Amino acid sequence: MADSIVDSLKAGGKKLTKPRQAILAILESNALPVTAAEVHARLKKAHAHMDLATVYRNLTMLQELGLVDPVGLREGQMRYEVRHGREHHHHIQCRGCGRIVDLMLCPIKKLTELVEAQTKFAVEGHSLEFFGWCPQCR
Amino acid sequence: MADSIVDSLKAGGKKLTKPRQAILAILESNALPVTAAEVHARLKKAHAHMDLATVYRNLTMLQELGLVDPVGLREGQMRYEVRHGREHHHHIQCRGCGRIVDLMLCPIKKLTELVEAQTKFAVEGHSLEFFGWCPQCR
DNA sequence: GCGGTGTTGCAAGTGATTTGCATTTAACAC
DNA sequence: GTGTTAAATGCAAATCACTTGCAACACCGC
Repeated sequence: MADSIVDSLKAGGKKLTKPRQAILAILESNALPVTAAEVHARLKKAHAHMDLATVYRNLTMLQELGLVDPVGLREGQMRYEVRHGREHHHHIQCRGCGRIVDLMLCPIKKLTELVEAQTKFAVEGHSLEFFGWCPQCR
Repeated sequence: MADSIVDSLKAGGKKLTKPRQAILAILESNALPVTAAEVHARLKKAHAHMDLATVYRNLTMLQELGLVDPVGLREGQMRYEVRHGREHHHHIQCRGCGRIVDLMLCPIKKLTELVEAQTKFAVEGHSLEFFGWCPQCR
């Protein structure tokens, strides 16, 4: 596991329990954002079964520490992905099969100033997702 | 109610029932995206009480017809707004008070080609939301 | 090894959204 | 108008994602 993650946990007064390590291992092994249920299922497959509530509690906590990013794709459930070692990016999801693909681009940085000028808000984050049809489904 | 809405309903084989008209009236009177529960509450205030399930069924159907757009702000519930007579736009929400403000801008049109080239997907839609702190809360 | 605090498992609880079904109602033809 | 029929509604129950209370447990620093 990445040192930066261990350090952040320690700095946040969090312990490095066995279930937590297993969750982080799953998250780090996944390139794409996963749901709590998916993490839970993959943990079970990896013989690291734990309660679903533990998965949820950890995902929430990791998000608060800024170690994972939430990804909302209007699926009725949240997805999460580790931040460590990954560039800021977005996603596109196929409306046919649900497949998710990373988009290594972000047009937002340039826009923040404009949004702040228009709204007087202090912009702190954004979400951007694309929807469409993948080559197999269209 | 706008003719274009009536026409779309008819074209979709949908009836113009009294509950449905009341829902559309509420939606058209709201500048900002609303939740099903909010629609339900405002209907009650307007002496047009109906079952919450009816509100959900109508919002889903109106979305399928393309008459309303879903807006997901990671609140654990969906919001909806009528499309008729409104320009394509996005939103910013305050992390303090939850206030939502329209953003009459969209950097995505120019990006669609790039996304399609990178992914081979046919892009059909996108969601873009900003989060931050409003003048009162920051 | 001990103590204290953060964690976990389990079971129960929430809150949003959906569904089955019997009853009603708009829409359209006669 | 009246009848016909497909769509829509109300009501109750169900589902699904997620959260919470609490007692037992496991890290971590000393």
